[in-house]
Amino acid sequence: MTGQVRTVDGRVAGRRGQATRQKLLDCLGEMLSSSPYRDVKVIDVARKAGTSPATFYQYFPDVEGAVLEIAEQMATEGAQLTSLVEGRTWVGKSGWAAAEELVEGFLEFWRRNDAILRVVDLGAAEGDKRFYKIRMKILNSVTNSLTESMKELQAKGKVDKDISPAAMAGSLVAMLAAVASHQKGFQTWGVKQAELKPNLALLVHLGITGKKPTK
Amino acid sequence: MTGQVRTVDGRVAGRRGQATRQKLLDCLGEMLSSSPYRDVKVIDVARKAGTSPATFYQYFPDVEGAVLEIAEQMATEGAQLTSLVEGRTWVGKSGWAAAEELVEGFLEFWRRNDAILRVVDLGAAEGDKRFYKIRMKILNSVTNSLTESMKELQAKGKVDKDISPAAMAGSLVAMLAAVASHQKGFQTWGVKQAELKPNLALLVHLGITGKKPTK
DNA sequence: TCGGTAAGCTGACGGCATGACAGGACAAGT
DNA sequence: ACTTGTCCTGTCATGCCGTCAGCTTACCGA
Repeated sequence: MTGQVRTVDGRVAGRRGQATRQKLLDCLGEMLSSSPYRDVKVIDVARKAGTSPATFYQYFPDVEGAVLEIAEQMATEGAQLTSLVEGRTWVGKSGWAAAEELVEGFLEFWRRNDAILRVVDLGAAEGDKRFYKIRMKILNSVTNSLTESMKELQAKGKVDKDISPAAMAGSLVAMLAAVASHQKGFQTWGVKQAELKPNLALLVHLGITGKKPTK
Repeated sequence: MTGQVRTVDGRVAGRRGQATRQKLLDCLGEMLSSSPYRDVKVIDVARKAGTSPATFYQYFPDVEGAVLEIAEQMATEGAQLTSLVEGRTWVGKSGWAAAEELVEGFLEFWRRNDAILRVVDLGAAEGDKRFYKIRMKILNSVTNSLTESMKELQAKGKVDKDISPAAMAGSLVAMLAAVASHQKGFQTWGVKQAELKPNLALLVHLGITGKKPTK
């Protein structure tokens, strides 16, 4: 799909070039963690990477372009989130376990990539299709799996027919994403991680099966 | 609380001053709706308001400062969201109606203020306490009411004791906020508003009462 | 070993936004 | 008309943006 990495002016990047490019991406990632998105300047990223702004513009059209690149990499990793749902059963004790592990895995992924995910979220909310697509790519891996699980349950008559699996799955995943990006916020407030997770798991279980879990 | 509106250099603003100040805020609000946060420049806001950048800096330290001002105004309005929960009963048919109206009202508020809320969300996620406080101010009005409702239900033995009302209410509100800010996203995808809302209401009802609603 | 060629990097530059200031325009009271 | 305090803007130094020409470095075939 990607074919070859190319510079803005069309040259193909060699070993050294790819290294600098990656270094710029890494530094940008760090900057995003430590300072507000609005204040991240090309010159700072370049300085941090021990190179010049001109070099940055050789590989990326602008900051946004570079962020998209990082996000793309992350989205590829994120596809493995599917494993949190696929092949799971949602009945009995293992159903509760599935919910718990889904919450745990999701929050963990978000925590690890919070800086970039913030920006992706913003871009998507602003209506930028490229960011929206990336967000979808990540969330879809979970949403689709969940939707499938729910359809199966519906087919077996275990879940009301008038529920839209897609809407329900989408809402649940959106909730997980939202709580994840404001984890620190919850802490600063009264709510502790320890009591947050089980409640999320409960909501997930309730949403998918319509029933209280048997713990 | 606010006392008097003051310029950056300490003067008190008179009638005319307050008017230009407000005009700048309005224009900034419009700009935020039409272009990415990162690209909103002081000079554009000033031009749009028919004034000069210097005037802008007389009233606000920077773009962020002005955004905070708008957000503060919005948060004050937003406090009335409490009415969506307070004095509601969560049993029987009126319980379902309460859930539906909460969802409806919340989404509507978010849709009306999406541009600023995006930025507030970003600021909060980046750890800026000022933005976080504003976000709290809005969400708390709903969260606290919900928490109270749940505590009452718990006291009556209608809800499991091992649930943390605060965590549950917080999660539900976070979900509403998240879905609201990606409403367009859901639409672009397959999910329609019409099927989204009932599902959200269902989740809210399930979360608060632990039971399926009687419609 | 030695060019030749393409990749890789940077200094320098015009352009624009930022943020500060001092001074001019304006409204209101005397 | 004159004074006073509010309000706005022209101007300027500073710093980042984004581009280009040109220099250095690595690779490769003869």
